[in-house]
Amino acid sequence: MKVRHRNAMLSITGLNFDPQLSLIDSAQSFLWREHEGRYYTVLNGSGLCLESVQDGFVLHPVNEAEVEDYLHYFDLARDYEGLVGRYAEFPPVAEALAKLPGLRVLNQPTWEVLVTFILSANNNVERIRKLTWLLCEHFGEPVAADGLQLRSMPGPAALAAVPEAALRALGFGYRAPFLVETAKRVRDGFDLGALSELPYEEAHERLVTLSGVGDKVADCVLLFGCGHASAFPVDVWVARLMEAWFPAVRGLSKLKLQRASRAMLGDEAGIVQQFMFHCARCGIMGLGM
DNA sequence: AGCCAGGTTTGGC
DNA sequence: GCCAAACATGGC
Repeated sequence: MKVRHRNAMLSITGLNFDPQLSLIDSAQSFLWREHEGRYYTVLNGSGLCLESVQDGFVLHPVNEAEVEDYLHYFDLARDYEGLVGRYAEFPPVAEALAKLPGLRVLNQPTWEVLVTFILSANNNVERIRKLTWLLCEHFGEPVAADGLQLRSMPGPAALAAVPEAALRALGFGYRAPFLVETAKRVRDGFDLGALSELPYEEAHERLVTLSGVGDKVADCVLLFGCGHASAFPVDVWVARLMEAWFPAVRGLSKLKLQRASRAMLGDEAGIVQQFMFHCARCGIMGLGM
């Protein structure tokens, strides 16, 4: 892999990266959008454009000082090529890994993952994306990116100030009070930054004290927003798939299925979970019924 | 019309 | 600790 930075452009080559899959279709982030073949988002308050090139991608505008942050965001320190080999003892896992060679698990800002996955509860991907967009459109700050007008995700203080009724009127349903209450907790000092430093178990315990955050959403926040690669979110798709492929976990409750899977798949359980999730949801692999 | 979607909360054993 | 029901919304 090769990393070069010049003229506010960060180019990363020598890796397999599928932006449509990683940024949009895999439903780990709901904050990127595609426009005429390029991908746009707001990250840390500034607009960002991503463009695919031959064997990698180019980001702009990027300051020299931000380069390390982006390397982390795209999880570039992890050996994705070697995943298939490391999970060879679990053939269904290795198969899912082999089918999606351009997928990477992003390290997103904790707050953004927390908000979007509170919205994910008992919801579908397209509507999560729509509600996320509404949140930015109505309560975020305008940001220019490569000539496009985008809007940032509102921060904790801004979201805490939104009346629950305003969210209800926009179609957020019963998630409206969860969002506002959690925003107040964060605004008033709940330490999101500590979650990345704490051991998995303790970080998980803290997260589920937030309104609208249960075991599954907590695992999504830990995996996508806190660098806890062992967190193993169990949604309906992953539950079906694990039960189909691993007889040992059949009939377990969601929480026990999560614990058993995490114990079985180890310190990169969450990384491979993302490959399995996308395979199951898009019917790429049969569920072995 | 009824079921489903990257579930959580609440209340009852 | 485990279980059922309620919860908003929109697509099929």
